[in-house]
Amino acid sequence: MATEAVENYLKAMYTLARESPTGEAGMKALATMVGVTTGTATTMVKRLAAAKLARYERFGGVRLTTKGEAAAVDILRRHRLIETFLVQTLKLDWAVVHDEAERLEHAISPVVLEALDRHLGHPSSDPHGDPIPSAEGRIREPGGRPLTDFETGQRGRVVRIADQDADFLKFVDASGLRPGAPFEIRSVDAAAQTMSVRARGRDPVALALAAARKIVCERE
Amino acid sequence: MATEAVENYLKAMYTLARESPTGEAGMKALATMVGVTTGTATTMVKRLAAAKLARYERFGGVRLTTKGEAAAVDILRRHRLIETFLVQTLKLDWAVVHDEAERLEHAISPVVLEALDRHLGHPSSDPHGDPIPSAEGRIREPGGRPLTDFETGQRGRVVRIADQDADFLKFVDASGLRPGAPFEIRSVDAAAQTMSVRARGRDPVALALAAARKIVCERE
DNA sequence: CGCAAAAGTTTGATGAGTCAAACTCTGAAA
DNA sequence: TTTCAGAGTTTGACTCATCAAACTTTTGCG
Ligand SMILES: [Mn+2]
Ligand SMILES: [Mn+2]
Ligand SMILES: [Mn+2]
Ligand SMILES: [Mn+2]
Repeated sequence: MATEAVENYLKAMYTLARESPTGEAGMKALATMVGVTTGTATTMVKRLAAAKLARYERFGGVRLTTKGEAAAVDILRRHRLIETFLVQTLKLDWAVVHDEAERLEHAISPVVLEALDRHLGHPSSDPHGDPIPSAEGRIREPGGRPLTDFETGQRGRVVRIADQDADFLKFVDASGLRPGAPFEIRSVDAAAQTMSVRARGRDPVALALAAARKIVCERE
Repeated sequence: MATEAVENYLKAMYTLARESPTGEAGMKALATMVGVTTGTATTMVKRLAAAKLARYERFGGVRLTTKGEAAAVDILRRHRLIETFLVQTLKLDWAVVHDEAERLEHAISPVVLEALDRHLGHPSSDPHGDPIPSAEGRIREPGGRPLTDFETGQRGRVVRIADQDADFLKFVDASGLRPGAPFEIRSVDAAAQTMSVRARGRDPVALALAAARKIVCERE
C-alpha cells in the first residue's frame, strides 16, 4: 500500500483539484498544504506519476489519475469516519479531531474501518459537515454557498465548515453556527467587511466576511 | 517522540526481558521478534543506547534503561487499550485485534487514548488477559502458571493466553478456555505429550503440552 | 515588449531504516 | 585445548523522505 507521505500528497492533490477550475494542482499550493518545500513536492510528484497515481508534466502542474483519485477518496473516507467516531463515540471536541484523524487515517485497516462504519450507523457526513464517501468510493458533491452570498434578512441553514483550524472551529461552535443550524442574516457592513448573523436561539454574532466565506450554507 | 520502528524495538525488548532471567535480550531473539536481520537490530540498538533508552555492550546483550522501560510500558498501554476497544466496542474477533493494534498503537495520541480509556471504563486487562498499565505507568505483575503445571483432576481458571497467533486464539476460543473460564484437567498423557481439559459447560478438548504451556492459569 | 517576481526544478546532502554478505567473537562439545 | 556452529558485528548499498540552495521557466505588469 501507499506510505503515509504518499497518502498525504494524494489527499492534498484531491482537495486542491476541487478548488481549482482546471482540476490541476500547483506545486507551491501542494507543497504548502503538505508542509514541505516545493523541491520536495516536485520529487514526490514524479514518484506518484511513476506509480500511475498522477499525471505530471514539467512546469505543467499535476492531476490525479483515476487510480490516484480512488486512493484519495478512500483516505477521505477513513479520515472522516475517524473524525465522526472521535466526536460521537469518544466525545472529543470537534476542534481537535482533525489533527488526530490526520495520523490515524494511515494506520486503520479496512476491517477496522468497516467495523467503525457499522458502529456509527453508516453516517453520511463528518462533524464538520463534509460528505463521507461510501465504501465503494462514491462521494456526494458537497453543495451550498458561502454565508457571504446571503443578504440581510435572508434565512438559511449551515451545511459545512470549510476550515479545520481549531480556533476558528471553537468560534463557530460558540456562535451556534454548526452544520445543520438554521440562521438569519441581521446585517452586512461592506465597508467594515463584517456581517452579523443570528443562529436560531442564539444572540447575533459579528464576523468578518473572510470568516463568513468559510461557512458554507443553503437556503432554508 | 519515538518513531514507529523505535517503539517496536522497545516493546520487543521489554517482552524479551520479562522472559529472560538476566533481564537482557539477545540480538537474535530481538531481531526475530521485530522481524529484521540481526545486523539491523545491532544498528538500531546502538541508536537506542545513544538516545539513553537502552544500555548496550558489544557482544553483551541489551537492556532497557528506566526511561526505555517507561516508554515500553506506555506502548503496551496503548496496544492493550486499543485491543480492548476493538473487541468491546467494535465487536471484532479477539484473534485479529493484535495485528490491528500493532499499527494503531503508533498513531494514537494521549488525548484519544485517555478518551478511549474513559469510554471503556478503565479496564484492567485486555482481551487476552494481559494487564493494562495505568496512565502513570504502573503495571500489575501478570501471575499464574501454565496449564502444564496442573495435574489430573485439578481445577482452575484461565488467566491469560500467552500467544497472539490468530489460529491458536481461534482454537482457544472454540475450546472455551478464554481468560476467566473455569476448567478441570481430565487427563495428562506424558508419552503422547498431550492433555485433556474441560472448560465449564464444554466438552473436553485434547491439546498438546506445547499449546497448554501458552495458556496461563491460576488455582480455583 | 521587456523584465522582475513567482513558480517550478535540479542537485547534493542528510537521517531513518533496512538488507546481504563478509567478517569476528563466544561457548560448548569433542 | 582445539574447533566450529551460532550469535553478533561491520560494511556497503539501497529506498524513502526531506531540506537548502542554485538554477530555470513562466507569468503578470509597467
Ligand atoms: Mn494524514
Ligand atoms: Mn472533517
Ligand atoms: Mn507496533
Ligand atoms: Mn493482547
